[in-house]
Amino acid sequence: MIDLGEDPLKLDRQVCFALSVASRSVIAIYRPLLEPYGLTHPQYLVMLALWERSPRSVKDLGTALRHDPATLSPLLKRLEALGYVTRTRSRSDERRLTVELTESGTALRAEAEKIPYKVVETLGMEVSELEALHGVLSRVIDATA
Amino acid sequence: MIDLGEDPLKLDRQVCFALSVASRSVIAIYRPLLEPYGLTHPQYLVMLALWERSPRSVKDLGTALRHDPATLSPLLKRLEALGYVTRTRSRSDERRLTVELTESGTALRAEAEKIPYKVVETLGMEVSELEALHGVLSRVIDATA
DNA sequence: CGCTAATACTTAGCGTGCTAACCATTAAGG
DNA sequence: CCTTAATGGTTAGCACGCTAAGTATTAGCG
Repeated sequence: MIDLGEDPLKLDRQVCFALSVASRSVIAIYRPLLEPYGLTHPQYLVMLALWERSPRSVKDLGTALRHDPATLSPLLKRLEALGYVTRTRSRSDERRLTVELTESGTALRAEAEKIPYKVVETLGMEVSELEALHGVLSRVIDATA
Repeated sequence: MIDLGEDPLKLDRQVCFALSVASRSVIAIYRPLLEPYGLTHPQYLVMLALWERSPRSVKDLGTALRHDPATLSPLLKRLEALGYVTRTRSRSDERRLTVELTESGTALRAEAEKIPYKVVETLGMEVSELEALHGVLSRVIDATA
């Protein structure tokens, strides 16, 4: 049987608590870096996905980002309002929405290149340790998939 | 200078992305376990804090949980509506709000004892690996404090 | 004392993130 | 074909989580 030691409800031992605090804290590092472009962190992640491939459908983005279409739908409208993205129905299948980078959205990539370096610098942790963290997180994600 | 290898904007390499996905995924494990008690995961974390010490002020809870009072204020009202907590102004300092477990809130602890075991079991990861994860997350949290 | 600053909490507004219900379009089976 | 099921998005409703602004109480200082 699993042994969690004594007081398994102690707040400071909860991985779920550490996960949510760490997630919020790291996103907070991005906030001032993204603010000049009018982007939130979830929107930034969508841009990362689109910089890898554009156009993409909502469903495809949802799979890549692990999000419901219900979360992405309004978010994509905001990206469209910002001028980074266009939303058009696919000709071949009218159910599909084609999300495509605009010129402005494509150009933003050059600016964004600096962001990861600034984040790692602000964090002040070794890249090797962050890679190890990424590895364990991937195992958690796989375990919950 | 920091070296992040080629394509530092690749989605699958982003620690921030892995963090938010892992955080959401783990919280999703708690959802069905907390649903019988009407609790959300953030509310559960508040209960953990109160099971360690009750009564506590909003500020004190905010420090422990790394939350603004603005986030806790409505959340505590919902815990009060659920009958797990009372909210009363402190006699000695009328600005302070005294948050205290009710009988029902105290009793809930016995039920909650099972939750961590169920979560670890569902995750299917070694406790040692989760402890390692907790360690790295704590370093991230310290780095952003 | 009396005025100002600090403190503790509340409220409003916005953007997620989730569930559930819904709509339009396409695919599939009889 | 033509009905029915599946698919891809959208909308509504709720609970965070954050910023900014507001209120009430207490502390501090001349």
